[in-house]
Amino acid sequence: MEGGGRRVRERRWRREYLLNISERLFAEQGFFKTTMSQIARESEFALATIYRFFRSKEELYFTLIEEKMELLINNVQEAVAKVTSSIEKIKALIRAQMTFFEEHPYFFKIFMAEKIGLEEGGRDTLRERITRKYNSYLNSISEIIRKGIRRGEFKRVDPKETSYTLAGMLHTFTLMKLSHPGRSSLAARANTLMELFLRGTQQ
Amino acid sequence: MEGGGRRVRERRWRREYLLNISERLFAEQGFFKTTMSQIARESEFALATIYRFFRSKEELYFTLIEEKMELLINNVQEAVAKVTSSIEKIKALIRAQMTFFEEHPYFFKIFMAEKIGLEEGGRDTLRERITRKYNSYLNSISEIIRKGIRRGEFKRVDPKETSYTLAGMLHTFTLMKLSHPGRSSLAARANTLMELFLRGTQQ
DNA sequence: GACAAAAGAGAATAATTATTCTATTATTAA
DNA sequence: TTAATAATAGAATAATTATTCTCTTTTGTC
Repeated sequence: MEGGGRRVRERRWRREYLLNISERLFAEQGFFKTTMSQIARESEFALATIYRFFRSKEELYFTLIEEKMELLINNVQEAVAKVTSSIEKIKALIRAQMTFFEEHPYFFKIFMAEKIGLEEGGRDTLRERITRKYNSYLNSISEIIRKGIRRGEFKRVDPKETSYTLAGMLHTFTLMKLSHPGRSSLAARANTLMELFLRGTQQ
Repeated sequence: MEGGGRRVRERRWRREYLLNISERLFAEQGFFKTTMSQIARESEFALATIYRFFRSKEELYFTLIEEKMELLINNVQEAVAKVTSSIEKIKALIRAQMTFFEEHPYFFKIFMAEKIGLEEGGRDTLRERITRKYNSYLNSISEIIRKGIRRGEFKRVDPKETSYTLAGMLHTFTLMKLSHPGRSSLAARANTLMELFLRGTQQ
């Protein structure tokens, strides 16, 4: 398999490169302010060449989100699968997601910008795909919590409410850390958030 | 005072009306997909008339955000001032903000869409103003928590981290409730979130 | 080396849209 | 009533930009 040699491989590289350049531009300026000519200029491809890879600006944009989101979900799921207790799973999830966003800050910005649209299910066909993916991700978090309740690790909270809230905490926490990058290590941050989530703030 | 009679009063109404129509459109379609002609059509004003009230599309948009944000902050601060203990203040804050967003769902959407830009400080002069306002709001939450720690009501958490995280929880929780509107009353929801924030999820 | 296919360039197209202009109508205050 | 002021209308402007077209260059295969 692995495709037919250099030709195909190079095409994949170029596609990848295009996606990376676009990711940065979309993150810095948003979807509408980013123009195809700009992407062409910065990537040093001709306009028409870009359209050889992606049918439209929207397809480029959503493809980019979809592929990174799959990567995120895979990373998290792998980390979660490595441990057994529900609490450990939540901890692994927090750490994996923080790591991922730290390594892909441009994607994080785009992801946050799309979040509202995602959570209420967009109209576009292209967006629907990623909405489904994101929801199944949220559901898998709910599942962990549900199981944790059955196992007596968590209080009898509402799994859906709690998983959404955890997602919100994670995003805002990451956002804060990206805009005010402090000295604290990743592990320390994950622990702080974990503490807050598990035991709250009250003395 | 109160301005010179009907003339002035009617001008205020029209301005208000324009802001309301725009708010809905911006919330439903976002800044770029919403056109000035559309706003003109739906508000039944002529294009040029809109430009008599607002210098540009951007000014219209940011004015709208700024005024509602002031209203939100006032509401919350009033509610917070009514109680004395830090825990009660946080509870009042949660309830006031939830109520506000429930009553202004269009604004909530716009606010969420702008949140990323706000939290990292935008370039535009117009946006800077609301960024400042939002940050001072976040700081006032930090203050409550800081004081609560001194009074022994809260653990010795990082006030800034914790206030940001609380803001994140609140937003996501509200977002979820707006897209999956359940039966639960506002008070019940505020309590759920409060419980989570104060005592966490661990059994 | 020669032919077919893909890649590359950037000009041309076509549509959209924020903003301004010009003229018309209503309202106020004297 | 009447001059002055503000409100309205929608056509004209001017710029932007996604997408397509046409042509040239490169590449792979024989």
